[in-house]
Amino acid sequence: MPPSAGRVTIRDVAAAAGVSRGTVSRVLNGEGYVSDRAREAIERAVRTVGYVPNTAARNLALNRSGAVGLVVHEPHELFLEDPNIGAILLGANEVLSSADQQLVSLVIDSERDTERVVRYLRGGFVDGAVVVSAREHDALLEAMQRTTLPTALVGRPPHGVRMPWVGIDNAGAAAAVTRLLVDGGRGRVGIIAVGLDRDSGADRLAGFRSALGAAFDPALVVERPLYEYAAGRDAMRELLDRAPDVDGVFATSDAVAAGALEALRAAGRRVPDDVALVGFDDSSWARRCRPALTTVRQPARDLGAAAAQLVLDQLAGVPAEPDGRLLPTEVVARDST
Amino acid sequence: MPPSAGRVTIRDVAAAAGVSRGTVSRVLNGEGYVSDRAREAIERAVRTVGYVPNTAARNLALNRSGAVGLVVHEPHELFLEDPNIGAILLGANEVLSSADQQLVSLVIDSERDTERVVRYLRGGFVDGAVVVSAREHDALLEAMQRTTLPTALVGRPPHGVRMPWVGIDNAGAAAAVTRLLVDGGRGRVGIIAVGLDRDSGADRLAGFRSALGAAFDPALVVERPLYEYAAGRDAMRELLDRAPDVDGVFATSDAVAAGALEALRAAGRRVPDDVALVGFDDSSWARRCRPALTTVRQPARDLGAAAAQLVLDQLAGVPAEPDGRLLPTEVVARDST
DNA sequence: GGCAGTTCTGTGCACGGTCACAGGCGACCG
DNA sequence: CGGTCGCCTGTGACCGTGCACAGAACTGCC
Repeated sequence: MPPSAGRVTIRDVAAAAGVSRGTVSRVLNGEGYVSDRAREAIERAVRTVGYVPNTAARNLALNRSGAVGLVVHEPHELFLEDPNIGAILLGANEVLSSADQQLVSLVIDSERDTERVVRYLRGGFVDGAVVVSAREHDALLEAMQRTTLPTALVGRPPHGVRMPWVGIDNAGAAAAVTRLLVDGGRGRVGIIAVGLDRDSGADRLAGFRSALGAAFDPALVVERPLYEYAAGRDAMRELLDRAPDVDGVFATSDAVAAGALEALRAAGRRVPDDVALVGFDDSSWARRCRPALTTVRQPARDLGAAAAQLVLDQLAGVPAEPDGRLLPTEVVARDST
Repeated sequence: MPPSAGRVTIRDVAAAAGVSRGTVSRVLNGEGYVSDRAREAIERAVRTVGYVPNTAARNLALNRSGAVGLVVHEPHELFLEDPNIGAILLGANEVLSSADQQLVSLVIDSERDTERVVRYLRGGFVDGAVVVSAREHDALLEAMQRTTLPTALVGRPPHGVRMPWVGIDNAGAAAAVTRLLVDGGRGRVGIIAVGLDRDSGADRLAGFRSALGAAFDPALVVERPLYEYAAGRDAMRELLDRAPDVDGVFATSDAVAAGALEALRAAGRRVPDDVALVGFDDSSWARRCRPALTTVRQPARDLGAAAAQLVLDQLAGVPAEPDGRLLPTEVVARDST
């Protein structure tokens, strides 16, 4: 009865049901050619003896590891702060655990980490991988391409890399919020463009640019490497310096927008009266800022779930469609515009 | 060479080194009685053939699962929002992965989840468990006590439960910040007391109360169930309603304090001029609020690491000390007091 | 009743490690 | 020089499951 003393195995079930191990195995795996009588006896026996399959033994026999890696290429602090990453993780975990797979998260914080993670992924410790926020010329992806490990990306892959992926239409969403600013009567619209080495950053800038058309002014673009509060604050200061007449700002994440809000307040600009501000993500930041942020809702949890499903499909033998899938986003209008 | 075709096993290493499997196993596990010559040959062979141990096989032979559960008894949203939980997770993961154990996170969101998690923990899927934020009369803990699964708690266990744990001196820290308010000349000090069914909530209230002594006024205590921004905002409104003369507030987490700040601002109270405010956690909230929050720094990552270590110790056969260990906290004075 | 075909079941082996045991080998000692 | 002892090594059994194969049981048909 206590789980420590002599584990209940498939043999015990077989004995209790009066059949052989093979038949029990067939029932447990739902394979054909089992008589109803045997099936019922086995199902009853499973309950009475309290059988729980041994994952390690099953994995060994099936020559798999039973785990899927979730690679996050961001510093540890961002891993904690960014609600998108957490939501992607939860979504992926949900899908994977229902397929009897563990999720193991691998955080790449430095170059040394890349090497460690590649070693881990190629070492047979995982059956597949979900890669979040890959960069252009990512050493990780280059290594992954030379491997047969089933992989899926969250976000559009860098140029030249072909992998199954799921993402959002960053350019379209960025264009939509930019038009919102323009249609609201803002004539000097700037952008705090973050993470340009990633699909999200590059595409959001591209969408912004295309929505403005001829009105686009490179002087109103401030770039920063990471989606951080502090980056938003400092970038906004720089933008105010360079263009004091700015009257609309697209901050490419909510955390960045919150930082920008702080800088605007410090500079005595009223939002949205003097400057209209939009964010991206619809994270808790957006709801909590005062004024609450106009932003873009991004289905992060679904992205994680869909990417995990892409990996599971490949494991099941379904050929991976090389093209990506886009999940819908939604502009959420609040008080900052 | 490709990892898919015919995995490299301990036998290949043995053949390459000209020894037997047993000797290779001894070298890999660092056991005694191996000649230097054999050891060197094996280490060289490991590198040349590119050997990577198979976790499933090892776990099967050792009759273990190779995983430790991290049980978080909070809603999913809080799991994403609360940086403490993320930090505990990172700390635990760090320690566990260096001991070759996976971390699998189990979120309890509803009563149904409790049952599922208990089944999982007792089913032999994990070798141990770390339980975060256990409640009084927690069905999970009651089930865990009837099991021999090595377990450690983050936070003091509820009354009547004896388990290894690591936590912080919530009462002492709460008393310290309360005294900070009193010493700053605040005479009407209130508290937004959250999570009273947990050690953190109950002890922080107790510390607050003892620090105030005779000045303690039950009318200045507002209770809420969860450590949420919205709870802080609403509770602060209620407190202002009940006691308009309040001039100091201890919000028992930074997120709650941020919500309180919002309510104070909406009510036209200046912080810290009219009302002094302190939080708890020293999360990013504290640094980002305006004014930046005075708060208590809590070593969340270390708590996770220490709890994981307690589980590993038990797995290694070290008897668990029944008393808990307290990690130090630190009052961080900023602009809100 | 014999036979072919289908449905169902049992058995042995494989997965890749760990561990206990038996025994070889050299050194040391009486 | 033979026996003992400590160091080192190889072998076989085992962990719990899946799978392939062989064969048993049943069915239907001539």
